[in-house]
Amino acid sequence: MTPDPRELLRGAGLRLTAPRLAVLEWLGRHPHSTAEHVADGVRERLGTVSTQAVYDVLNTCSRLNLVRRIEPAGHPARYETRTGDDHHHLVCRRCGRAEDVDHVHGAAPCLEPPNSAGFTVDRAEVVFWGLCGDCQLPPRNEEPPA
Amino acid sequence: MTPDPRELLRGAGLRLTAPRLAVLEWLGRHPHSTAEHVADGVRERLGTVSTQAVYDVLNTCSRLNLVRRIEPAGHPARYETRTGDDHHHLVCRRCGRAEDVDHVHGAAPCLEPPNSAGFTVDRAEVVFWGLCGDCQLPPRNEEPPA
DNA sequence: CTCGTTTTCTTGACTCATTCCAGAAAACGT
DNA sequence: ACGTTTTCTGGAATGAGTCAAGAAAACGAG
Repeated sequence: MTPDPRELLRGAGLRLTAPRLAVLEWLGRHPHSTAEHVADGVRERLGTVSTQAVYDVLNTCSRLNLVRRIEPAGHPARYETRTGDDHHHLVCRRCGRAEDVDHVHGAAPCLEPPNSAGFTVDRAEVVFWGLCGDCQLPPRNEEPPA
Repeated sequence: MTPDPRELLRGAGLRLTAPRLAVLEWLGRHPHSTAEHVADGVRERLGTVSTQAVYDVLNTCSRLNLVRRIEPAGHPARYETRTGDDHHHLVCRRCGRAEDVDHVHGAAPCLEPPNSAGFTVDRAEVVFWGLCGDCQLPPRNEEPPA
C-alpha cells in the first residue's frame, strides 16, 4: 500500500528531486523517524544532503499532507507517511519511540469537540504515554535483594 | 478550592521560599501560563527572580505533582495547578493558548490502553486542536468579494 | 536538447525554550 | 545563632529547528 513517492510528489505538484524521493522512501520504510534519522538514512543512499534540505522536504510534505508530523512532548518530532486516517500514537516517555494505534473504538470516540470556550476545534489528538519494551528494564541496579 | 501554596509546599516536603510561593500563587490565578508568563508575574511582585529559579520551581513542582506541565506541539510549555484529575486541553494552534476540557464522555472513553506493542501504557493524553476566539479572525484581508 | 524561469538545495548564522554549572544565599532543625 | 542542606543567581551552553542569500537543479517552451 506504500504509495510510490513519485506519484505522491507529482500529485502534490512538487518537483521530483533526489532528496524528496529519498526522504519519502525512507519514511515509507521507517515510520516515526526523527529528522535526524531521516537525514542519516537519506545520506546513506545519496551521499551528501544538507540538514536543511531534509527539514525543507519534511516541512513541505507535512504542509501538503504527504507526511504527518508527530511532536511528542520532550522529544524531537517524528514523521510518518501514514496520513489521512487520524490514527493515534503510543509514545515511550523515556526514549521517544512511537508506534501507531488504530482507533480503539470503531469511530472517533472522544473526538467530539466539547463545549469549546470560543474555540473552533478541528482535530483531536490522542497520545498514549508509557514505556516501550526496551525501556521497561531500566532499573539497571540488579543487586539481588539482601 | 485553590489550595494554599504554603500547604502544598509543606505537604510535598519542600522549603517555603518566595519564588515558590509566588509561582504557585500566580499559577493558581493564571492557569496555562508559560514559563515566561510566570516569570513576569513573579517578578512583578518579588522584584528580581532569575529565570532559572522559575524553571527550577516549575520542574520541581511538576515532578511532585503540585503543578502539571502541558507541552503543546510547536509552542512553549504551559503550566497549571489543577492536578490529580486527568482533564484534557483545548489548544489554539496559532497562539498556543490553552483551556481546560473536562472529560467529554462520563469516564475515560478511548483511554483504554490499546493492544500496546510491548508498551506499558500509563496515561492517555487528549488534545483538541483548533483556533481560539481571537485567532479565528485572522484573514485580515477583508476585501469585499468583487 | 538548450535556454530561462522557477523551485529547491547548500552553507552558515541564528533563534528560542530550556538546561547545566559553580558559587552565593537563603531555610530550617538543633 | 549555627551548620547543613536546599535553593537561587548569573552566565554559558544545548538541541531542535529556522532564516537568509546565493548556487544548483527541474522542467516547460521553443
